Amino acid sequence: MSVYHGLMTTPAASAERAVRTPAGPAKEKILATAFRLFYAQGLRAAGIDTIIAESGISKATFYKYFPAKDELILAYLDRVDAIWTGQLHAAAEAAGPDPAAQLVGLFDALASACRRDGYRGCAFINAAAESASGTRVHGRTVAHKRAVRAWMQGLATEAGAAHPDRLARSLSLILDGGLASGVLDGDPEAAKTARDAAAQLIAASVGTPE
Amino acid sequence: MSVYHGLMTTPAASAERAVRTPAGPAKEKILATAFRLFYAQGLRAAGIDTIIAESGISKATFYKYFPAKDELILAYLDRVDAIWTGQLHAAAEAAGPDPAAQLVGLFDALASACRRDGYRGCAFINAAAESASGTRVHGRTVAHKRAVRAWMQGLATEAGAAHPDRLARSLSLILDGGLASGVLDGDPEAAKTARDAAAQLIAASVGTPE
DNA sequence: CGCGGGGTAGACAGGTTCGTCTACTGGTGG
DNA sequence: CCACCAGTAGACGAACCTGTCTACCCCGCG
Repeated sequence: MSVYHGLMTTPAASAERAVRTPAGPAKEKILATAFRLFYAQGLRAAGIDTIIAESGISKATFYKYFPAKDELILAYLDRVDAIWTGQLHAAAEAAGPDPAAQLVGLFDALASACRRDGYRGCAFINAAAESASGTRVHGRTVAHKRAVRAWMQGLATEAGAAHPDRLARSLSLILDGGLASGVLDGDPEAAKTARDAAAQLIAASVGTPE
Repeated sequence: MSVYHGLMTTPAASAERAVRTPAGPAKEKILATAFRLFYAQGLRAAGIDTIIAESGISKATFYKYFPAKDELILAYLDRVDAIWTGQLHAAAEAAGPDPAAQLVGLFDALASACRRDGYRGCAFINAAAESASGTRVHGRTVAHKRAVRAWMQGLATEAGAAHPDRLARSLSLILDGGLASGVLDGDPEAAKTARDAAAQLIAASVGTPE
C-alpha cells in the first residue's frame, strides 16, 4: 500500500544513527497517504479520519505535524509540484541538448502521466476546482503554473523562438489541455495529440521545420 | 440575485394562462440558484440547505422536484451543456459561412467566458475533479466533451482539413487548455493565445494560410 | 362550500467532518 | 532510575450535511 503512484522521493536517508529522528517517519507516512487519497478522491472527499486511519498513525500525531487540514493540503501540493516539475525536466533533458527538441520532449512526461493507472488529471487543476480564488490552495496552483510557464519560456528563448513569451503560453495551454483531456475524453491519444500540436507550433516559431 | 451569470434560457414562456403551471416556477428557481452556487463554490461545497435557503423555497418542494442532490447536479450539468454549446455555436456562426473561419471564431466564446467575472473555469472539468470516474456526473462530463469534439470534427471535415479527426482533437485540447488557464494563470491573454494557436493549426491543416 | 394541489416552515434523525483533549506506553539519554 | 519525548488509542463536542416527515396555509375548481 506504500504506493506514491509509482513516484518516490528519497525520504532523507535514515543513516547517521537517527539523530533524534529529526523529522519523524510519521510525518512521511501521513504525507504519503495524503498524496494518494487527495489525488484519488479529491481534497474534500478525502477526510482527515480516513487519512489518519490509512496512515496507521494516531490522531494526536497527525495534529502535531499538521495543525489543520489546510496545512496538509499545502504540503501535498508542494510534493506534487516537486514531483511533476522533476518529471517535466527529466523528460525534456532526455530529448537531448537542443532546447527546441526539449520543448517537444517534455510532452513525454504528459504521456507517461496519462498512462499511469489511477490517472485523474492535473492535481493542481483539480485542487483549484475545489478551492475559492482567494485561498492559499488556489494561490499555490497559480504559482505552480506560472513557474512551469516561465521555465518553458526560458527554453523557448534559448531555442531562438520568434516570440518566446507567446510560444510558452501556447505550449502551457496545450499541456494543461492534455492534462485535462486525458481524463475527460477517456482518450489515450490525447497526449500524442498534444505532443504533435506542440511540435507543430514550435517548428513554426523556431523556423526549423526539421 | 437572479443572476444566471448573464446567461438566460427562456423558461418556457409563461403565456397560455398557465395550464396548472406545468413545470412549476419553483423548479426553475432551484435550478437557477444551483447553477450559481455549484459553479461559484463547487459541487460539494454548495450544500442543499444553502441552495434551498437562497432559492426562497421550502425543503419539501425541493425534494419533490429533485429526489436527491445528484439529480440536481445532473440537471445543472445539462443546463451548463445547453448554454455553453449554444455560445460555442453562436460564436462559430458569427464568424460567417466559411467552416474554417467558424473553427477559429468559436474561440471567441472562450474569450467572452474568461472575461465574465466570477469566471471559475469549465464547469465540467471542475465537476469531473470532484467526482469519481464511474459516476453519472463524471459520465456527463465525458459525454459533453465528446459532443463538442464531434461537432468540431464536422466543421473540420467541411473545411476540408487534411485530418479532420486529428485537427478536432487538437482544437478541443486547446479549448480545454484555454478554459483551464483562464483561471490558473490569472492570465487574461489566455483566450487570445488559444485562438491564435488554433488559427495556426487550422491554417496548416486546411492549407489556406489566408 | 369543501377538496386537493402546490406551496411554506421547520423539527428531527443519522451520519460525517474537523479538531481537542485525556490517559496511557515504550524507548533513550543524562 | 527517572524524565522526557514520540507515539498510541479513542472519547468527545460542535458543526454541518442529506434526507424524511409532520403540520399548516392559500387558492382555484367543481
